[in-house]
Amino acid sequence: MIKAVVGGFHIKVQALNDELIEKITESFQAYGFEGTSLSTISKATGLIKASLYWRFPAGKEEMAEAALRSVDQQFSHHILKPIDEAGPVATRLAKVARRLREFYGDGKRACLLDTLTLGGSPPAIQKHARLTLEFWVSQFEKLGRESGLDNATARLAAEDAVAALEGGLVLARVSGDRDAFRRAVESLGERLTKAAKRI
Amino acid sequence: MIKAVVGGFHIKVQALNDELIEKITESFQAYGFEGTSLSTISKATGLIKASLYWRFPAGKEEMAEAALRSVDQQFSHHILKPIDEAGPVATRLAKVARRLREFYGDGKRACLLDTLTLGGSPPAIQKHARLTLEFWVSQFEKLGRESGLDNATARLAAEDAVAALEGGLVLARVSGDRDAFRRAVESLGERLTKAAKRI
DNA sequence: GTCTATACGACGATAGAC
DNA sequence: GTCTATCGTCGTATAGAC
Repeated sequence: MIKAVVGGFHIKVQALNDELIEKITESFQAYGFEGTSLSTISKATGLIKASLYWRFPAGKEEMAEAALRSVDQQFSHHILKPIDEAGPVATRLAKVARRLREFYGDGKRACLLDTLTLGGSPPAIQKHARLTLEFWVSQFEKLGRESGLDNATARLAAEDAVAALEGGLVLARVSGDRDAFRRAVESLGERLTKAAKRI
Repeated sequence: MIKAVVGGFHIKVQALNDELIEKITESFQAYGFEGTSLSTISKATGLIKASLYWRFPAGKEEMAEAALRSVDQQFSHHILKPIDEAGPVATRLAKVARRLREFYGDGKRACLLDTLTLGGSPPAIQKHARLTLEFWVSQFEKLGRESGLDNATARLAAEDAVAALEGGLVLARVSGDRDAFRRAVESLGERLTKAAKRI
């Protein structure tokens, strides 16, 4: 817990930092980089613009970076974590699928990789998104190889699986019907495991 | 060709209207609705803002509508047209695939359904995008049924195919590697025809 | 750390000359 | 139909009180 002394008072800060970044992430997921204004974030977080600049001196770009970093953390330490754990492939895959569904609010929330990579986003953000995508694909790839796919096939299967999820999210957003995303999640095993390729 | 008489001069107009709308479409594909400013369009078209307002009195929203209408036309009268023509399913499917690849610049260009449906786009635009998507899916669905899929399966296959394309475009944009989109195009037949489902 | 207040450029949009 | 010029609003960003 970080504190600051101002006019003789100790003001508690931080602590709710995770909530703050969660709200910022939601804003960028919904509106993209250009579509998210500081007043958007201000309303979402309850902090006035000047307060946001105190926490993120570099402004909006730093806030978007923070959102991406936060998502990176969630993917590596929670959502995709089961891939690096012990147990049957099918079990771990089911865990990952469930967590992906939760993270994307069952298809209600968009993916930052999509919304933060339109033209107009700072190059550094686009580069970060590219690395995040690469990590995601490589983790799926690992799962594919474990289930018996050869290296090349595992890579293609992993990209296909991520594309299915991204496409499912786009369809869910455009059509308002989240089933497209749900099916993409349910098809994960089919796309990533050798069993499916043999049918 | 529409003309206007101004100060004794006849000024040629229109004629290049298609080019104008093409430039506007490219802007919205690249930057989305909020990310596309009138100066963006001004630079892309060579027309000053006031001139754009003469052609689109309702402003940016009307320009986005025009872009969507233009894409609707291209899809129904060209890209997806082979679906309603005569000949073997495989032949028509190959034509559609080729035209999709061309339209999306081999994966370099994003889809308006994606870029125009982020939060911040006017509700009318989002509604239009939804109808455009529905038309696209229903045409793919028709092809699926023709190749022997039952109604329910054809619908799911059609949504899966469109999702694969949208996801492929997202991956291509984020990673900079257009192969993800190319594979989505090449997998169209596999996703839409009964033959593939039997393997 | 959060606030009020403000600078200043970019934005969408109009009026009016030619 | 296209231009110059301009309006009011909203954008990002800072300064400084508490």
